[in-house]
Amino acid sequence: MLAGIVHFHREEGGSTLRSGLGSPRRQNNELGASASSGAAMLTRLFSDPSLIPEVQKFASWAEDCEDDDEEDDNSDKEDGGGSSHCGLQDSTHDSSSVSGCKDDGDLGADDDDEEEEEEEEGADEAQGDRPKKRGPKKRKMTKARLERSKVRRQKANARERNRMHDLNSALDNLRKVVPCYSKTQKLSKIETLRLAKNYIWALSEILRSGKRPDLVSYVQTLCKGLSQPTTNLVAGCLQLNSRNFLTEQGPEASRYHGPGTPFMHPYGYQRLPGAQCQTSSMGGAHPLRTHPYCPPYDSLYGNASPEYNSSEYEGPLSPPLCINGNFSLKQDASPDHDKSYHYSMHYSGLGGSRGPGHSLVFGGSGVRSGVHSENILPYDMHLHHDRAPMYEELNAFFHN
DNA sequence: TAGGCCATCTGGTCCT
DNA sequence: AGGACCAGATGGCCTA
Repeated sequence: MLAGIVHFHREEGGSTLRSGLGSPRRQNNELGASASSGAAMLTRLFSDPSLIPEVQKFASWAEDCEDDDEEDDNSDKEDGGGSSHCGLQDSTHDSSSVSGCKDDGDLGADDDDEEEEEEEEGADEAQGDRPKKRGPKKRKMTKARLERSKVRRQKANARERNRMHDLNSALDNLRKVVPCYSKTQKLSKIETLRLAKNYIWALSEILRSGKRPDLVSYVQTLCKGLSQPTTNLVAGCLQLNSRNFLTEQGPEASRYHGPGTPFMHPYGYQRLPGAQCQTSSMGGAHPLRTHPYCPPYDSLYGNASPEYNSSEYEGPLSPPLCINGNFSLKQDASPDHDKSYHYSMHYSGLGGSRGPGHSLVFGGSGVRSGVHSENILPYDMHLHHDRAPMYEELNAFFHN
């Protein structure tokens, strides 16, 4: 019951109160004015005869929200119910709005102490028949308490803002590591999450099966559940191109990746306006050179070492695959290489070489990636293991 | 202009 | 009491 009333209050009076704030970006010092408009709305609300029953219920608890300027023996009253809301209500409603919470419907009255006192008494009488509520007696809402409550609310707002900013920062980082990233065409939050989920799933499938993904199914997996615009964007990023697909099966692949190279990613990427991590596109740029939008390893990790240290892996993520990034799954000469796979994921970008790039290592010691071809296709994978037979099989698979 | 997306405020709930 | 988290509500901005 009370919840319904409160909900009603929030939808009507409460929302209007917030609308009084205008843009949420306005400063909190407009709270006073907004509270006044909230009071006006409450006045209108409570004057509506059809709402009187609800208003009366509402007033039964709202009366505890009274400011304690008056010398009334308000402190002796028992809570009429639902008083738990009053403290917070008071934090946003000024005393005038609260004074409107009367069961006589005269809600447009000024915040007159005498009038309030009179109405308080009336409310007290109305409560006379009710059983006294148990529990701790509600404290008086003194001005000091009101002030503290307002300050608390403002601090909570600031924390909430910071929290959302952190969340958005995390989302931005996530945007950078999903296959399609454009500064000018940012994925929405929900699309970012969906694409990230699909991407993880796709990579998991690659790891699980150890096979090169089917081109179409790979794209379908990435775009599963995405909106049409996002699907178009991802498709554009991936630039499904059968020519690249076939070309990379050719001798260049082995030339660039050596005998240990299992296969290269078949999907090229098309440059988008403002897109990050543009492909070097055979331009002679080092594949690990990052695009201006793609911070190099150094800047990403604040460390010149390209080694990936899981214990230090807290900084901004580098995309294992961005719009034209590389996904390297490379063979490694490390003594540990037979224990685990080593997946190195690199950017490729415009411009010259800028260091070794970074790598992500799964399950093994971080081993520096070998030199990648400047002519590398944007999405290559190197297996840590000696899996040449499998790669041949995979290559054959893609020729099917 | 409608709809999508976003930032912000707000109150409720849970936990410390 | 206060912080974290959440969901609802709202208004602004942008785009088709």
